[in-house]
Amino acid sequence: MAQTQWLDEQERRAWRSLMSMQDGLSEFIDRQLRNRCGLSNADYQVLAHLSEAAEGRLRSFELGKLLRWEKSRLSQHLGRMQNRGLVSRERCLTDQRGAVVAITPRGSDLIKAAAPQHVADVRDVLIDHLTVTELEVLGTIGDKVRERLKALE
Amino acid sequence: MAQTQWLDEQERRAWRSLMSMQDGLSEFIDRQLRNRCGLSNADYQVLAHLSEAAEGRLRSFELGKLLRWEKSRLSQHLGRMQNRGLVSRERCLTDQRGAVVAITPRGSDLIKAAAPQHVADVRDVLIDHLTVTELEVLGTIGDKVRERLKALE
DNA sequence: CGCGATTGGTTAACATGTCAACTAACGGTA
DNA sequence: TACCGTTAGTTGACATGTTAACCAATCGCG
Repeated sequence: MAQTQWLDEQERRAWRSLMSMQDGLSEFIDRQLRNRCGLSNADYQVLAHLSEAAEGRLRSFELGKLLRWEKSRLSQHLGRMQNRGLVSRERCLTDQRGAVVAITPRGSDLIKAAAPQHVADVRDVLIDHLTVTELEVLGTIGDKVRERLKALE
Repeated sequence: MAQTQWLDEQERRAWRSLMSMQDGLSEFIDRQLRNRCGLSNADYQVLAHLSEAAEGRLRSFELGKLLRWEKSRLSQHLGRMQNRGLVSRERCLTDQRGAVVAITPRGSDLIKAAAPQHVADVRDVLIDHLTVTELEVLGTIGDKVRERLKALE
């Protein structure tokens, strides 16, 4: 068995940078959304996908694929969002197992109010500080990682 | 009030890339650690910091600062790790409020076994696919974000 | 058709994270 | 020294995420 190939200084810096950026960014984004709009980042993602879908409705499992969430997580989260009046659920007409999730007017209002703030935060904490090259590299790195993870599934 | 400055195509791609990379990487790393070593990523971070500290021991609040964890999260997590025999806690001699956390032999063995695997995973899913330029850019971006977040605190 | 495997979704039990309230000890200052 | 604000750490109540088991409907195929 080969000896461990430890990370050199630059590699360690890149990895640590990514990890701490991850923590910091998600914490910041989530907090801003919560404080200003009463939405968690998870809520926001759900509403964002729904509001982009035709007629603001999606089959549960479609939504799950878009979010890459476990089905039980989705089910529980939608239950809570339904209780808060952000989404509604109906039985699917063409597949008796299925559910259709729809964004409510209240959910729609909320995300319309939240979106501009959210984008401003994303700019403020990341996008506006990066050069065009850095944006490009970030996109490339993401593609590579996604590809690799897909291959490992 | 200025109109919302929405993200252009490249900006959106960078942001989405980062977010999905974030999800995918943490999920992957956490799962590998759990399956192969019985450690969560959180456990790993705690043990890593402890094993790098002098004599494998740290004041609780020092550890908390290194991890950037809420104090209650740290307290609860250390309680669980102590129950599993990975760390031990003693009262601090010089400050009667304080606790000193120490890594146990069992914890030490575990992280020594986990580390090479962990590094191999980090290489496999990220580092080994990046060019030197990309590594460098990742480090730079992390620095910028950390700096910005610090300013916002 | 009929039956086993797959799929969509819910639920219960548990692991983990957050917030707020609390205890206890430290430290500066009148 | 006596007091008050700060700091270290724990706890309880609650929000969220994971796993495994489950039900019911659909699909694939002999």
